[in-house]
Amino acid sequence: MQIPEQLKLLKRGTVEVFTEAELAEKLTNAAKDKRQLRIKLGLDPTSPDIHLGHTVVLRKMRQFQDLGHKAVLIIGDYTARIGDPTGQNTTRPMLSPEQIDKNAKTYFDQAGKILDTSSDKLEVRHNSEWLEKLTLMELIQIAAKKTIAQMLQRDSFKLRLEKGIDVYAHEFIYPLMQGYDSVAVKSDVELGGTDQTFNNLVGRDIQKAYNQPQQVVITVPILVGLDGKEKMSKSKGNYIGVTDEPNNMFGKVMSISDDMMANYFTLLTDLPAEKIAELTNSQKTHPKEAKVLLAKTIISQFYDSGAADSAAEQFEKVFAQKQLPDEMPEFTLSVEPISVKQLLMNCKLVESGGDAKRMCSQSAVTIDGQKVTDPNAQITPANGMTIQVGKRKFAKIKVN
RNA sequence: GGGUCGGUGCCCGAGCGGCUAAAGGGAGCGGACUGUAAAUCCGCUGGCGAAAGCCUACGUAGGUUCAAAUCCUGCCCGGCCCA
Repeated sequence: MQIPEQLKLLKRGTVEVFTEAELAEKLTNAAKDKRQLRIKLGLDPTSPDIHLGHTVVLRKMRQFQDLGHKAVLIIGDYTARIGDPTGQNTTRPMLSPEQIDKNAKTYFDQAGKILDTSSDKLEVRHNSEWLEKLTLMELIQIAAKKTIAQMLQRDSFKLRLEKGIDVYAHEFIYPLMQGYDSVAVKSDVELGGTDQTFNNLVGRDIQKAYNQPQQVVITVPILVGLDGKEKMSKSKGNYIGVTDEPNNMFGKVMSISDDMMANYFTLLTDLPAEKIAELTNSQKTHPKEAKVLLAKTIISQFYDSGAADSAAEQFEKVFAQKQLPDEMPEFTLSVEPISVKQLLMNCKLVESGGDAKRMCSQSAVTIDGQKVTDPNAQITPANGMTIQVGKRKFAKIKVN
């Protein structure tokens, strides 16, 4: 692929490239010298699971790999002990090294669904490797490269300061360490979400201070979560995990609002821009149809097209035709008569007795096709009895 | 270090001795309408209990009172101002 084409591909779906000219130069020189560029991506191992939000940047990384370059993933095992100030929750629990290792492992298993994991394309490093060895004097020297005024340019600091939310002194060290990571792995390009722009640019400054060529910084958008408002994140519960079941994934995608589709298509699929424009024009494509395609495309990336198709079928069956799904969680009970409330609790369809009462009173409970409104009514469990609570909670009974 | 203001349910936020499981909003859940979209409307949103009722909850530990989220004291945490 020619350099201009490569540039076009790499720019797709990004927010900014600092700078494009430098990227072009690096790509050109790498091709000339038959050298791989080292593409850095720092990952925070505080949570073991990755979701679609993480995949945006991972997909960008994959593009670089496909062009022959090397992905350098840095497990922020050392920085994880500090806590990234990006999050609204400033205090993250400090994890034990064992926990971090464990998280890192599942994390990479999952990232492997997107990345090329062959050894000439992927290098995995822990930043404790070099950060642990830093002396206080070295840290002071690194810190001397930035002024407080420069630090305060960072939105996250500025905003919190204005709102009177805590900014801890140690948080200033985070960007410095992350910047030093770039020096340690000699990165040519660093990828990250827009929330990492500041940190990644600091990497350029630190590299310069160490007389290293400066990395190109490429930022990609933060994926909006299912609520359409906030950043996709596990703690906010507005996420689609890469290990989510196909049926579940399908339902979650279908629940996003229409105006989010273009965004998801661009960031989570490889469809060309013209095609996306057509799909998201409701004059040309019915939004539901487009969304079904979106869901199938996403699921195919993590499973296969067969799984995607059957998820679509299940969805039609259960939600459009309001039939029962093929498979539902099965619970084994004895034939003793019990109250509806107890039945719902035994099948984990409600959180508490109060919840059961609420569901009944709001006519959300259906047993064998019959609406049930009295939580105290006695029911005798029978083989094959089906229970539905709300639109999406199902259970099937088995008796012993 | 001193002064001052404050810490309420998932979040924001009212309450400032009994009528307070605690206004209001957001979020969430259920229902109607639909395309599990948006918008809208209605209802619900601590636990146990068939119910009466009981228990837990307003930073934390005590105290005053028939009665405290509300008053007093110690402690912890934070904002702002002064040094």
